[in-house]
Amino acid sequence: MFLLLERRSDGDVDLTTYRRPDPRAALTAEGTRLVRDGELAEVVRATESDPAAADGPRWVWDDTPRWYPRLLDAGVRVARCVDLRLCHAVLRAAAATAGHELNGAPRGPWDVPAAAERPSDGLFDVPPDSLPGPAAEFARQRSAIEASPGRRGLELLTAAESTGALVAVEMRRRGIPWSADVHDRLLTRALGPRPSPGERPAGMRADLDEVRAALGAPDLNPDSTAELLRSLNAAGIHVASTSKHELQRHEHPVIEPLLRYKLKQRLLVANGWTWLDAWVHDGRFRPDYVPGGVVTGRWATSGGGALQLPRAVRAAVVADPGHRLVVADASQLEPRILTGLSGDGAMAAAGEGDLYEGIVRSGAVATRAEAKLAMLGAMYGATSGESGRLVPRLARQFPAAMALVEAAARTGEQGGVVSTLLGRTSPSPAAGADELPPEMPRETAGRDTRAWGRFTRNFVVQGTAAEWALCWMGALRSRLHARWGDEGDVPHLVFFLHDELVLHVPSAAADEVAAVVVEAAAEAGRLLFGEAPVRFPLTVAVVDDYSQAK
DNA sequence: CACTGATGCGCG
DNA sequence: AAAGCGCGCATCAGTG
Repeated sequence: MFLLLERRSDGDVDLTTYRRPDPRAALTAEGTRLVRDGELAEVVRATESDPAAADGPRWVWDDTPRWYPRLLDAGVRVARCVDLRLCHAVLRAAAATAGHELNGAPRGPWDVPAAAERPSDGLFDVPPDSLPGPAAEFARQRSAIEASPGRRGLELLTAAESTGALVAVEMRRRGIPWSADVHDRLLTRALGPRPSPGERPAGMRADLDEVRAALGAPDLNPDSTAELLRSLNAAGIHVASTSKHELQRHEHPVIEPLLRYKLKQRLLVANGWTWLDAWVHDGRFRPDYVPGGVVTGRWATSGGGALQLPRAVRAAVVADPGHRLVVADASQLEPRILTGLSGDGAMAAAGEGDLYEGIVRSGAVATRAEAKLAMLGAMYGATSGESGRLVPRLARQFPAAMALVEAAARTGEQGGVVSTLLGRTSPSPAAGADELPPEMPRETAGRDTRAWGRFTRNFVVQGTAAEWALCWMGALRSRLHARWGDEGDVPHLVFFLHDELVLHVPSAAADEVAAVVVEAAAEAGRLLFGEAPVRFPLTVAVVDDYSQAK
């Protein structure tokens, strides 16, 4: 059963019910009823808990952040939804919808970013307007999916993507438990006490003085790359850039204090007191998650840099008293995804335990470090250096896996598109600039075909890994709900980082939660690869703070 | 003064 | 010191 919500201009809501009269029949709209805005949450709650609705309702709406926060405010959790905006993006680009009107449709009102929360008033307030014609859009999407030869994948992908949208809203509302005290102590230990505005922290001044003295440049501002580069070269240190790697190659009294300074400056600027003031309130860090924000299907975040939390500050992620963090990380996810995609039996065998050790045992390379480097090189398209040198050795031992990424690369080089297991399709290099990820070389269609080949090569693996992660998270979410419900102090997700999940749980439940997380990973593997011989082991840690994991 | 691109570095 | 993918953010420098 699908229940479509459409906001009317008077602020109330039209609720349309869709069912299949019998399992083989087309989905049909059974009728629309008016729900007063003030009664919506109660209607949703009643429907969600109606035992007669055996299959469980799937709420269809234009854009999850426009609906779900207010439902949660009213204490109403939703099990499943269809986020039409996210699904539109997937289906419009999918190769498997070729021939359907949605496929490659001109950009329109559905090709927009998710509604942004307005920071000023309520934390979760969003604009009341809605995207135009959700019922017609829903009909288009259903017909695109049901007519597709890739139907099973697209059904799963759109469901997983939509569940991700629910999780993103739920995680933001829960927030990551964050101890401002621990963070402040950590900054103070590294940089000295918090300075007054406009001042450099005391713990950076000695480094700065040393740098200036060693370069004979008493007024140098090392934060200016141009200025620093001039000073370094004037001091006889011939570098083309001021990056850490290039600096490390030189012997000079300035190098050590300069690297120290840069490290501290980075911490100060990216995750210092200003960040703390801006992003941590009432003991929680609430990043803006952007599901589907990356072309490959990975999530992005906007503001707060949540996906780049440096290890140096993770000790500030502290469980509340009486609680633990369950931190789970999918080990060697992308190579395992490649194993499943390619059906490479030798690689599956190598992945029975630690995959990189298994590659060493296969005889392809001598050390675990080499195995990792070779694997990354294969998935990213390395052609030179240590990594590029090792790739051919991998190819001899794992020909099927290598053939898959090579084929993806060649397709890209020739201007074609590639798709993930479930059907997310790469942008066409011939597409207009507004279709491409911002960092992609614009002139790719004509010139840098090798770079585009590396992109499509990686797209297949990274994108399918993102699908696995969404399925993992979705499976975990429903298992958590089935076991603990959503009332009161129950285990819940607080952070998602591509192949890693963090949950905040009552201490007594921690071990059981850890087991459920593992079951969910196995379920994700089955959803994507059936009974194919590929494993998705996790590293799970039950800890008091995030820095204790791994 | 506002914007844009380049740089460097954090994460997977 | 970039080779080899995907991001976000702060800062600086140059432009309009």
